[in-house]
Amino acid sequence: MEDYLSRLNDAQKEAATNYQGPSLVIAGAGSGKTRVLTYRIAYILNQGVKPWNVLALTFTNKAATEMKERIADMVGQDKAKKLWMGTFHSIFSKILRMEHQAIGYSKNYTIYDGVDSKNLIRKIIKELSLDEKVYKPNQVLGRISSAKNNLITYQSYANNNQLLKQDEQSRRPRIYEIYQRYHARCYKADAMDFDDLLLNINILFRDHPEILKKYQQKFQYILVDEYQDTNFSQYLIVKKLSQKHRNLCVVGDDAQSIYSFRGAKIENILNYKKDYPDARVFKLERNYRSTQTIVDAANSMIQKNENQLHKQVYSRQQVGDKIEVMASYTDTEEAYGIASSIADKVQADGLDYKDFAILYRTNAQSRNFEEAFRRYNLPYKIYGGISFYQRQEIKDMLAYFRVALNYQDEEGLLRIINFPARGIGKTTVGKIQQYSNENGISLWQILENPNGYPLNITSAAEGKIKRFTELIREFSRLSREKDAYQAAITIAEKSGLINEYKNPNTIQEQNKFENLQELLNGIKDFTERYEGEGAPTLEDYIENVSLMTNADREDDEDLNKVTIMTMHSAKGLEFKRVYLAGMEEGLFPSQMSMGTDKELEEERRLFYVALTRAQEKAILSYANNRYKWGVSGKTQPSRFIYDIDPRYLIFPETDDYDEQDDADPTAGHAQKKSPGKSAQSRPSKPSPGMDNHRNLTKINSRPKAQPANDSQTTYQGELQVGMWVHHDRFGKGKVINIEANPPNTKATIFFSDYGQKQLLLKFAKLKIIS
DNA sequence: GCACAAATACTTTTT
DNA sequence: GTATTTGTGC
Repeated sequence: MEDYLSRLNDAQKEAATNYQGPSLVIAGAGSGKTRVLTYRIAYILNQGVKPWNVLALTFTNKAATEMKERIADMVGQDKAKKLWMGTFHSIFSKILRMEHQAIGYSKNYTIYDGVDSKNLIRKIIKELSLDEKVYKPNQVLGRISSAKNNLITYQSYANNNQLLKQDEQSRRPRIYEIYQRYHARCYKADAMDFDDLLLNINILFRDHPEILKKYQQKFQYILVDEYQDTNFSQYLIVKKLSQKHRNLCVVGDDAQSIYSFRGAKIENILNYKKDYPDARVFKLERNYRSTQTIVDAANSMIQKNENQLHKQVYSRQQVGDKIEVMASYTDTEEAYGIASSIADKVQADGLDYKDFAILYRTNAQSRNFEEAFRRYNLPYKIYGGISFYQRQEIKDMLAYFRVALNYQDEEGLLRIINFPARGIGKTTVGKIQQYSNENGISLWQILENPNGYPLNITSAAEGKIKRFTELIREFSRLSREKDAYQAAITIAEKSGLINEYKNPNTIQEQNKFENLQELLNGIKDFTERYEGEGAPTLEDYIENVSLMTNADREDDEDLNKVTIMTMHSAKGLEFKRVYLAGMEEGLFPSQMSMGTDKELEEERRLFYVALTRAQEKAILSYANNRYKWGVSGKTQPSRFIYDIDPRYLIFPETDDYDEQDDADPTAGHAQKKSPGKSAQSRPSKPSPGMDNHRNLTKINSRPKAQPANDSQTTYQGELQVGMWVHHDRFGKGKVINIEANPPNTKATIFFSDYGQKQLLLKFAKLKIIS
């Protein structure tokens, strides 16, 4: 039992075994943080502490699951299962369901995700007849979210002069009103958003000391992972809960705090000692992941940040290769260059595809890589983008489940009331909604008895509403009587949702059908996995899935694939070779973060996180030209490249660099790279800005296929009437039907993709727009 | 009420 | 360049 401790170094062992009282574990990148946490928990359990008296909070579900598995290996499945381990959101939503009566929600309250919240905000902005361009839903929501994360309720917002003044200055004085309405609507819908989960726990503990006391007594040992990413709301929950036993262990790395845009307060970790002057501090400074070069380079760069706790991370691994700087002429070439470089290295260095990762700042950059990897036929997996659970068809399906469990869930209800179409159109829904808002009666209440209210809707509509409510009530019955899978599959069929996509006309529809199948399979797995503990219901499934993200979805395919993802989602992962793409000013650091030093420091920490993902070798890549909003623009290499001590870097050969160039002294030689160099072993590509017309070939008939994707391209100039095939720079063909040829006009051409593997054929019509 | 066409907003990261 | 929302005609 004790022998696992021998697998820890001295610092790790100290941190794992000194389990009493407040502790702060500063864990540098790759220093075995997770290992310490799991061993510490195992150690606590081995002291005879009951697993249900231990609360361990993580940042992602994935981290929690992984840790649970590792602990199960050490102390056994039975004990591990009974630990209170999970994300803040999942643990506290569970507690809120148990204590629901104290805060006036039902046990089955709905959790609104970001999309639901945004839809509701947009609706409220419209109802108040405010300008959506001034009151941007995203920004308004961000404002409300950050208020909630700082425990400012809608009541206190209206009394907070500072906030009101800020809103006044940004000419959005009515945000407090939106907040107030948003809260009212959520409450009426028996729904909480992500931030509410934490806010309401704080309210619960504030207003019900006896409940707080219960949990204070229960959670004798509290551990928090990624403490640098906690917000004020989370900070306070943890502080209150740990007050009695004071066994609070927080683990984190201030240098890896990258979520302040979401309300994370790096101060929480920086100031931990102020709250607990007697806290023991453990520093894990030995990096087991990366070569000395990578660790030293990362240190040399992060030193430019002023705000940090002192620590010296070091590596005893090999010195390793220097970090390569790679320049490409365009963003497309960058993607092809990286793809072919990976293909080469797999051959030359005997590596697997899964040893490689490409990390970038924004999801929008993924497109180029997707194309390059598909073209070269290399295995890859792109993470992020639109979450599986946020896809329209999945949200629709989940909305049926949600409403079956909670009739008051307005966002869910509005999603499905007329989808699949059942003749309850906008006008009817509009009337009901208006009446509901004006009289404080819930949508469902009206739907149940439409002729009990002066709604002025047709009797045909009434009949359809009646059928709809009966359908939902049946689903509700199902959800109570059947297990999750049985209920789900019946709902999928009876709602008509599956049928909607059963005979797909387009690739999108087919994808939707497949996604729904995948969802149902997931529910099947879920149902079978927990069968032993009493058949899980739809309620259990929804609770589980509401807090899921893409990263938590397990993919069954064998994963020998190149990982392509944002730097944010790469946190906690490691790869032998890491390519950081788009190292350009304005992209990374992001344009929006270059305003203040504080923001810039966070970007630099993100760079630190990204760089320290590499075990053997890192490559920093930038392009001299990049498309942005459809136009190619000149770029400058990122300042972050020059934050690294140059002795750890190799710049590309500068065979064609112009000595007289003095445009940017900081840029050095790096940007004067010939375009061909990084592109050796791959098909040559035409230069950018190529004349589109040259790629056009006249044809005589339209191809026989059904359109799948639509896209747009803008052409300038004169084209002859008739049909043309446009070949893009990669040889893909698009068929264009030119119906008019006005001289010197700009025209938008709408393409329809014909989804075929190699040759994409597109059909298009020309529309004159000027 | 629906299908198609036109306009416009979007690109920071996400529990 | 694209996705999404809004507008229009049947």
